[in-house]
Amino acid sequence: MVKTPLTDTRREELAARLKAHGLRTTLPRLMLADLLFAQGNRHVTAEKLYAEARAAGLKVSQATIYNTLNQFSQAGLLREVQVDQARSYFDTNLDDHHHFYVEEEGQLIDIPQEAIALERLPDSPKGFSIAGVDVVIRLTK
Amino acid sequence: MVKTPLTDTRREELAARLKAHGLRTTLPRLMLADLLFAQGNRHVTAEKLYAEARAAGLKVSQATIYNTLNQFSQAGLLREVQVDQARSYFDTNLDDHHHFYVEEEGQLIDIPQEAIALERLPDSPKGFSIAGVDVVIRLTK
DNA sequence: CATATCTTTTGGAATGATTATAAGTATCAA
DNA sequence: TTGATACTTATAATCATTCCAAAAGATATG
Repeated sequence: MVKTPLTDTRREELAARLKAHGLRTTLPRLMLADLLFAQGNRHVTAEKLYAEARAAGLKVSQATIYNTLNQFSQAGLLREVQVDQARSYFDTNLDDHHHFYVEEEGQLIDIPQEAIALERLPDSPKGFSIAGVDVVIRLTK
Repeated sequence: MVKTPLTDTRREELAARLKAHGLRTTLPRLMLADLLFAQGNRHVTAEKLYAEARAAGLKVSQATIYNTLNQFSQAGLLREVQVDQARSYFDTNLDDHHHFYVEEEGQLIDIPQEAIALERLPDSPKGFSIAGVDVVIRLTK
């Protein structure tokens, strides 16, 4: 797969998006944002993104991959999904939604929120408020 | 907290339980089973169980803690819960149920299955079947 | 536009949970 | 009791991730 270079418009779109989220525009961030957000919703691990970046000819260190994923996550450009204690997954889909997870293949599949009836929730213990509700449906063959 | 020594009856109960799940009766397993199953439903990490075991005067290695937790888990005496990619949690409650998770404190709290209305589930992708449904409600103060 | 200041990036070392290894020890079935 | 097998253990190894200190880059100010 050949990587198309960033057009000026795309570059500006991405730069604006970074800025809007309080992040400086740097080349690594632009390129990684492009990889992440160019192709619709995606799920990536640090390892996968690193491989993609290098395949695309971008010379970034692993540390930058980790930093960027965490920064994007904190900034609200990505959402971290906890399905596997061995590795972290990041989701570009920021809508409220759930996941199928195929452990054998490390594959994550979105489930739209409406597809699951999750109406009645228990009261949280006193003093605590709900930070998020994660539903993961684990699949096997 | 002083650890009460195992009575003969308790020892035999636990031994029978291990045997019923295809596990040999060994001293470390008996003691760890006692710690795990003596006090109703619990959630433990390897680290916590190790600390408890040593506090109780049991001289086990960390490797044995990890082995035992994994073996118990495979044998169906424990259920592994994935809420934190940094550490593994094991739950002695084998019923179908869900969890509150307080990340700041690493605390897990059971939610009975009936407390959540989870009726409508999406069809799994062709060729896959559902291995489990995990609902984690993340809490903050 | 030049410079000072604050952010990022980077390679490499460090961390921390977990697993692998290999040798010794205990369990169990016969 | 014995032999085959399973367990335990200390230690080393692994692997994802974070930390670090230095160099490079971005932004603000004069």
